[in-house]
Amino acid sequence: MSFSDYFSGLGSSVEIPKGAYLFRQHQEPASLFFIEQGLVKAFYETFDGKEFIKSFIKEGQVIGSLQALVADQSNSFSVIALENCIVKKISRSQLMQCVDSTAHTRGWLNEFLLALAMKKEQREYEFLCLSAAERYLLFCQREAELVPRLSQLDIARYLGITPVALSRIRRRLNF
Amino acid sequence: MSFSDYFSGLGSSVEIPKGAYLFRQHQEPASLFFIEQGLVKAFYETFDGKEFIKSFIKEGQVIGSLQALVADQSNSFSVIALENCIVKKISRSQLMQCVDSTAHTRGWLNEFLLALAMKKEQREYEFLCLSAAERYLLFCQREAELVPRLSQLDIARYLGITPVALSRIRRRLNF
DNA sequence: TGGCAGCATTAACCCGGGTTAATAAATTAT
DNA sequence: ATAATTTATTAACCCGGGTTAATGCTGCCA
Repeated sequence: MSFSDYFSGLGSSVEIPKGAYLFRQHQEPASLFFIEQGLVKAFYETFDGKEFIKSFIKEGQVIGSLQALVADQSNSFSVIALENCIVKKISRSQLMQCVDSTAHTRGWLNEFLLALAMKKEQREYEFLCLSAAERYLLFCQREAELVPRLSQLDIARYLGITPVALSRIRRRLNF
Repeated sequence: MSFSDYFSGLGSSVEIPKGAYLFRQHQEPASLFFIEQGLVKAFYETFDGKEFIKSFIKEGQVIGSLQALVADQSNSFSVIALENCIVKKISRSQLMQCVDSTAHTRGWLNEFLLALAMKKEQREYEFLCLSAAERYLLFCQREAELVPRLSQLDIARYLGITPVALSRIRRRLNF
């Protein structure tokens, strides 16, 4: 069952232009965002302006800071639109109301947490066991549809390397 | 609320000697283990005998393969006792019965998944944003109690580096 | 159309970690 | 207590990735 089935009544759709923030690390209160159209990136920003990309979220998927939503803290990372997007925003209080009042939503939350935990376990595996080149190849095959929508710079920052290193890897694999 | 409160009636306690497997990658059917006493490590084993440690689990904590439990597949990693242990084993079917029949257990599962997702997000952050030396320092302070119970080899394999590299890092930080 | 800004590639140089191997220290077994 | 095994350290050498900077390339805007 998809997100929109669970939360169809909630929130309103907003347009977010390419390059704009959905929310920013340590700022706004927590919200959940459903991406109806477009593509965004979730990333950590360091004091000196470096970016480390956690994940890419595209149409049909959901993004929000777990720590922020659960513990009612500020967001632990930022989210920015990589394309012009249409998103639906659900505030923490709206979400909590749903979770408390409907078994459906609780079920959805369970599924969401399970999927998230498994995705992060997979990423742990990749950082722990694979080289940068292997991670890149795996990314290209698993996210084939995404690759042409991304810059090398962002792919590199997702893999945990610099764009220079990614360019070298691509040459070695003769792209 | 602790694990033993939820599942006190289930399973029976077993002794596992140091060095023995609780379960092995791609083998046994899925189970959940509650560590009553002792310390175990969860790790991926490669065909050529290398180990990559996912996590250490000590007394009071729970370990089991999510993919195995949820999708009823074989385990995706191995778990071995680092000390003599006493553990309680709950089979997949026992767990599923509980989850279906009692709201308490469903609540516990939710908490467990949430904690797991957040822990893995934290680890993602560390691999993405921190150097090996920084990861080591963070590990030492956050898991101070564990450090003296572990070998350098296993700490290194948890950090994603070789014991040689860890030794060099320790020297740089003059330990 | 020309000029400018951003992105990808390449080169040069440095450094951290991998690998192998030797040594030393600490456990365990006999 | 001694031998045998495991664990930690150190050295030497190599390689991959970081850093900086130069060069193209593309697209955009004035």
